[in-house]
Amino acid sequence: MPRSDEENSRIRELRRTSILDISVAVFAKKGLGATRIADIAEAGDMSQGLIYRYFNNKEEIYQAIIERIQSGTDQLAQQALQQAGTPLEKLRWLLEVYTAYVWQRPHFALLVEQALINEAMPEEMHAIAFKQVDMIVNTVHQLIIEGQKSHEIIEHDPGELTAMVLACLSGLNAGATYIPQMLKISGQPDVELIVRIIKA
Amino acid sequence: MPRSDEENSRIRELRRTSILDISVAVFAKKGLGATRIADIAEAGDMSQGLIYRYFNNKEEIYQAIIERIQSGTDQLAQQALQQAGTPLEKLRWLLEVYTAYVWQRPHFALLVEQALINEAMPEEMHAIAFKQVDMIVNTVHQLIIEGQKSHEIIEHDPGELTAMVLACLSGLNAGATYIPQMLKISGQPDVELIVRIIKA
Amino acid sequence: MPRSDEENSRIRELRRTSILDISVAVFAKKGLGATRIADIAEAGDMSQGLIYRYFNNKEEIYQAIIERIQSGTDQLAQQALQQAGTPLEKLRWLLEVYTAYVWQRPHFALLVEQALINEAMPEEMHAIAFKQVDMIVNTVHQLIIEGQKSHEIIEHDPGELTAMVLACLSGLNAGATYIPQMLKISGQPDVELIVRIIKA
Amino acid sequence: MPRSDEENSRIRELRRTSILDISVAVFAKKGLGATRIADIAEAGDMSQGLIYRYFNNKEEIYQAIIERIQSGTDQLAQQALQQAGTPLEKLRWLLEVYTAYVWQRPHFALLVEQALINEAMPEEMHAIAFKQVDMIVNTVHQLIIEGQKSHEIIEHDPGELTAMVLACLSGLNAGATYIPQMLKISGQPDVELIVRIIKA
DNA sequence: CATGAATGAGACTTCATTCAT
DNA sequence: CATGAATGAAGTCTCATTCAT
Repeated sequence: MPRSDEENSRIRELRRTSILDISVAVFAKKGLGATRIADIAEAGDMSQGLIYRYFNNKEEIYQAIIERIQSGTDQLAQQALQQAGTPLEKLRWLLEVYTAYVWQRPHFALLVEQALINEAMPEEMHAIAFKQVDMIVNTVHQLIIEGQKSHEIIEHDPGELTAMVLACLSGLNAGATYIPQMLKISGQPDVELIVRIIKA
Repeated sequence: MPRSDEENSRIRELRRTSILDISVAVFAKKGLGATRIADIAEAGDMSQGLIYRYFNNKEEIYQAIIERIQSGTDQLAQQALQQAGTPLEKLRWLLEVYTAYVWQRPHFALLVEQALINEAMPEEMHAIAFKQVDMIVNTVHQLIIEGQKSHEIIEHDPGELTAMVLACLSGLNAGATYIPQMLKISGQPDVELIVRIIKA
Repeated sequence: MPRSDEENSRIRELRRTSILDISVAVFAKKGLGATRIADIAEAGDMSQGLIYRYFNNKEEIYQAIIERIQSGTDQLAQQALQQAGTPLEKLRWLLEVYTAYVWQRPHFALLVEQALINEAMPEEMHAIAFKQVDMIVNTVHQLIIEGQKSHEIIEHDPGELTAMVLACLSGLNAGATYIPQMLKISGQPDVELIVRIIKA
Repeated sequence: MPRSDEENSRIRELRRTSILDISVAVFAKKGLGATRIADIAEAGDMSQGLIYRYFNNKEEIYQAIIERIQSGTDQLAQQALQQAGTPLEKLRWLLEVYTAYVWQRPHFALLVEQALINEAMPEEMHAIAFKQVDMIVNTVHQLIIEGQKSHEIIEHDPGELTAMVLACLSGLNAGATYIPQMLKISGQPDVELIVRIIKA
C-alpha cells in the first residue's frame, strides 16, 4: 500500500528543509565554489543523488537559502519603521534586533554577503542579495535623515553615516563568525557603541 | 647570443611581480577556490605553463600575495606605536593610514580576510593571515587600554571596543569594494566617525 | 476482502501487456540506451517501482517485446511457404502481408533492427533478433531460387536479389516511420514495384 | 622555445580530424546515446579530457560529423543534375555513385539516419540531417518526373517511385553495414536492379 | 498490487598540472 | 624563457534499481 500523499509531501518538505539547514553551515564554511555536493551529502548523512531530487544544482540550493533569509530581512526593516518612538529609537531598535539575529545565526548574513560579492554567482543571485541589502541600507539611511531633522543625530553626510553604521554591523558579523577568540570579546556586542557614531 | 644572467633574473623578477599583481585582482573577484589558473593566465595574457615556472601551484601564488601584504601591515602597526602623541592620537593615525591604504587597494584586505575565513585554505595560509590580523588587533587593543588609562577613551571593555573599531574598518572595506554605489558614499570615509565610538 | 487469485493474475497479465505496449513506442523513439525507465513509467502513467514488479530490468522488457514479435514473424514465413501457387505468387503474398503488417506497426521492425544493430545490446538479444531476420531472409532466398527454376524470376545471383528485395522492405519501413512527409507518399506502398526488381 | 603557430594549428587540425574519424565508427556502432566519451577516448587512445579541448560535448562531435558528410551529399546531388544524358541516365549515375560511396563508408549514411530518427537528438541536428536527406529525395524525385516525361520511366505516382528507390538505397546500406554475412551477398550491389523498379 | 523516496554506480565535464617543443 | 597540447584526478549530475510503507 503506498504512502498517503500527505505523508509523502510531509517527508519531502522535511527533507527539503533539512537539506537547506545543512547547506547553510557548509556554504558558510567554504563558500559556494569550494563546497562540493559531496560535502553537503556527507554533512547530512544522505546520498548525493538524493539532493538532486530536491534541487537541480548547487546554485539552486544557495538561492533557496538566500530567499528564505530574505523574507526575514524584509520584515525586520518594515517593523523598524513601524516602531513607536523617535527616529533614533527606531534605529536603535533595528540595530538591536539585527545584531541579536545575526549573533545567533551568524551564517545567514555571510551567505548574503557572499552572494553579493562573489563574481562566480549567477546574476539572479546577485540581484536577490542586492535587493536584500538595499532594503536595510535604505531603511537605515531614511532613519538617519529623520534623526537629523529631529536633531537626535549629528549633522554629517547621511550617506557616510549610513555606510559607517552598516560597516560596523557587517564587520562585527564577519568577525564574530570567524575569529571570535581573536577579537577578545565574549557575548553579543553593545549596540550603544555603534549609536555613539551618530548620536548628536 | 644568450641573455646575461642578470638580465634573466631581472626578467624573472618582473614576471613574478606581474603574476602576483594580476592574481590579486582575480582572487579578489572569485576567491581562491573558484579562480582557475586559466583565469590568471588570461588576465595576464600569458600561457598557463608560464605560471608554473614561477609558482608550484595556485596556493603558492595566494600565499605569496598574503606574505607581501603582511610586511606592509607589520610596518604599519609598528609605526603607529612609534608615533608621537597620546595613545588616542596614535590610534587615530593608525586608523587614518590604514583606511587610506585600504581605500586605495581594497583587494588586499579582502584576500587576507578570505585566507582567514575560508576553510578550504591550507592550514599554513590560515596561520599567516591570522598572525597578520592578530598584529593589528593587538596594536589597537593595546592603544585602547593605554588611552583608557589616560582618560582619552571611554571606560568600557577594551576587547569590545577593539572589536567594534576593527569591525568598522573591515566592514568599510568590504562595502567599499563591492557595493560602493549602494552605500551612498563618495570618497574615503571620515575616520573621526570611528573615533567617536571610543572617545571619552 | 482479498482479491481472488485469478483476479490477481488477470490484473498482472493486463499490466504486463500494457507495459510492453507502452515500451514499444518509447524504445522506438529513443532506442534502448537512451530510454530511461522513468520515460516508460511516465508514458504509462505509473510508478517506476511498478515496472520492476513485472520485469527485472530494462533489457528484459526489450527482450520480451522482441520475442513477442518473433512468433508473428515465424508464422508469417511458414504461411508464405504453404500458400498455394507458384513461387513468385508465394513471394508476392509474403511481401504483401509483411508490408501491410509493417505499415500498421512500424515500430516493431525497427526494434528488431535496433536489436540487431546496436552493439550495446546484450548478446542474447542479438541472437534472438538475428534468428528472426534470418528466417525471413532464408524464406525469401528459397522462394527466389525456386522462382528462378520456374523461370518466373530473372537469372541473377539469388543472394543479391534477396538482399535487394529485403532492403526495399526495411528501407520502406524506416522511411515510413520517420519521414513520411518527406517521402511524398500517402498510403501503403505498392508491392508490385518491388516485384519488378525480380520478375522475369 | 614554443612551437610555431602553424605547427600548433596543424596539430590541432590533425587531432580534430582524428577525433571525428574515430567517433564515426563508435557512434555508428552504438548510437549517440549509448556512446560514452570514454569509448571515443579509448578508441582513439587519448584522454577524455583532450576531447573536451576540441568539442564541448558529445553532441557537438556528432554534429561536426553530420556537417562534414553534408557537403559531400550536396555536391553529389548537384553533380547528378549536371550529368550529360537523359534523366534516367542521370539517375543511374546518381545511384551508382551514391551506392559506391555508401558501400565504402557505410557508417556515414547511418549516422545521418540516426540524426534523423533519434528523438534524443537536439533539434538542430534533426534540421541538418533533414536538409541533407531532403536534398537527395528532391533530386531523385525531380529526375523521376523528368524521366516520366521522356517516357524512360514508368507511369506511376512519382512520390511512390522515389520512396521505393530511396528505400532500396537506405535498406541496402543498413543491411550491408550490420548483416553482410546474413545477406548472402558479396561485393557492391548491382544498381541496375534498382533501376528495374522504375524503368519503363 | 502499487508508490515514490532513497541509494550508488557510472557517465559527463572541468581544471590543475605536466611536458615536448 | 615561453607555449599550449595533453593528462588524470576530481567534481557534477543522471538514472537503474531497491525498499519501506
